[in-house]
Formats: sequence, C-alpha cells, structure tokens
Amino acid sequence: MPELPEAETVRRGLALTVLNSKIEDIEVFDQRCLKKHPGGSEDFQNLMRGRSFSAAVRRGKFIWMPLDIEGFALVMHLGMSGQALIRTQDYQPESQVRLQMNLENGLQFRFSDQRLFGSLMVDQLQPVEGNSSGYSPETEVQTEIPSSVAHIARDPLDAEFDLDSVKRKIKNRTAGIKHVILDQQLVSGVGNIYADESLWRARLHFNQPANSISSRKLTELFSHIKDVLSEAVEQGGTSFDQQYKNINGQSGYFSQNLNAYGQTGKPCNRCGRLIARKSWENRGSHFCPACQRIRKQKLK
DNA sequence: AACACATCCTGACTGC
DNA sequence: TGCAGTCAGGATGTGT
Repeated sequence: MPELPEAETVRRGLALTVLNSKIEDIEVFDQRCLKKHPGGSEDFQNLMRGRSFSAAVRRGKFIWMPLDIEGFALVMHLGMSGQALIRTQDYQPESQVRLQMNLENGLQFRFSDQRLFGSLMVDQLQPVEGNSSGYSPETEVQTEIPSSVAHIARDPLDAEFDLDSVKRKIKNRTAGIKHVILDQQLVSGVGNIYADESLWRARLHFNQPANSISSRKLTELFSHIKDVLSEAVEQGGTSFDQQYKNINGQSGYFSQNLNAYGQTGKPCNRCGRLIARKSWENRGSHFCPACQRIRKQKLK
C-alpha cells in the first residue's frame, strides 16, 4: 500500500516526465476516481485540457502538481491500490486504468486503481505557513498548498517537521502509539507497513499508550521512523503485492528489508522469537512478542 | 479535543 | 469446481 516512500518514488518519476508538457486530451473510464472533484468528470476535463504541470510536490502521501493556471493544482492520492503510470501513447492497454491523459511530449499518464480508494481532483492552492509547502527539489520552492491537503501535517522527512511540537501533542494522547503515528494530522506519511517497522526498531508495542512513553523514547521512535522512510525511499518503496508500482510499472525493493510487516511466523531478526500478527483497530499489526511488550510503568 | 466506529472498494484467497 | 465469505486498509465523516 502506498505510503510516503511509494508516493515519493511516484512524485520523482512524475517530476522527470510530465512537467511543462501540454495536456492534449483526457479520457475518463471510471468517474469514481474523480469522486473528490466537486464538478465531476466534465469539469475536470475542461480544467485540465490544454494546461501543463509546473512542479510535482509531495507532503506525506499526497502528491500535487500545480497547473499553469494561477492558483490551481491537480491533487493525487494513491489510496490503497492507486498507480500513476507513465507510458508511451502506443503502449499496451493495462487493467484497472480509470483515467488517462495524453501529453504533448508523446507520453501518457495513466491512473490505475483496483480498489478505488485513490483519487484525483483539481483543487485551489492557498498560501502555507512556513518556507515551503512540500517536497519538490527539482523545481523552485513551492509556497502554496491545495486546500484539501492543508490539514495534513508535515512528514518526518520535511525540513520544517517540528519534532518537539509533535511530541507535545502526543503527551495528550491516550490511544495506542501506533494509532497516533498513523494520524496524518499529527505526522503524515506513515502507514501500516512503516508503522510496524518503526515500532519494531523502537521495541515498542503497538498498543502502548502514547502518553506513557517518555520524551526520550519518542525521540528514538521518530529517529527510527525517519530512517525507515528514507531507507525505503532509497529502495524505491515496498512492493508487498501487485498494488504498488513506480511510474514505469516496476516494483520497489524495500520488502527485502522488512523485519515485522508480513513476517508472521518468521523468527525475529533481533531475538529469534516468532513474529506475531494481531488484528487491531481493523488493521493487521505485526510485532515481536518478546521485544515489543506493553510496559505498565512510564517508559524511559 | 480525542475517541470509536462506519463507509468507501474489488481482487485474491480460504473453506466447505 | 464453484460459490460464499473474509481480508487487505487510508482517509473521512458522524456521533459521543
């Protein structure tokens, strides 16, 4: 499932292929991929046709591409199974393509999505607090953010990520720590895979009450989160099944480095005890029952 | 404010 | 072999 590293791999790919090339035509095969676009399919096509993208920006798992109309951007979220594929226009048809756009440079942008949790929309940009709104190193610094993304917190790889502020907020939270780090309004970019991996590295149980974790331990956890995310970016993301691909349709390699997620029944790489999987809050949580125990007292 | 829970969706897999 | 049921889970909205 696409999380920050997968979104970043896609963002990079788009930045290298689709910028500054006019959108010549758009075909919508399934309107449900535009359910977040207020005006529907026809309005989407009218807004996009003849325009071009000036940058590819990411915050957390959201990607947006400002258009050459002042103040608007295409916003994309891959959801559970979304893929942004860049093909030549004569490339073979692929399954689950919900929408495609032909560009003047001969390439075709395909939005493929099995489960339709992903979405595309054209949204208005608004000014952001701070120096930049998201990550877009190939182009000039972006200072605007789509309205629909404005509530999403900065991610741990963002230069303006404020660890102290996040830690202060966590001190008020009684929910399990995994629930808290999956809250995109507190810290963005972390999903089920990297949450399990980070907690494994920090030796924290997913249901350890967040407010029982010491400041020092939280710092350690966020250091692991940052490491896991950046290592996965280097590997092109995690392809655990057929759901995540880069813009060329290729898999990422981080799945070879997983220590917890999907490792049920395999020995823990630290202590040898078998990794367990528990269903928790409608998700699978993978952990080592020996290394990651709930502590009753305040965690140091 | 934080929490708990429902909703969206379809292909792969499991068990009878 | 076929069919029904279960599972995968990110974001959002509602009610408490």
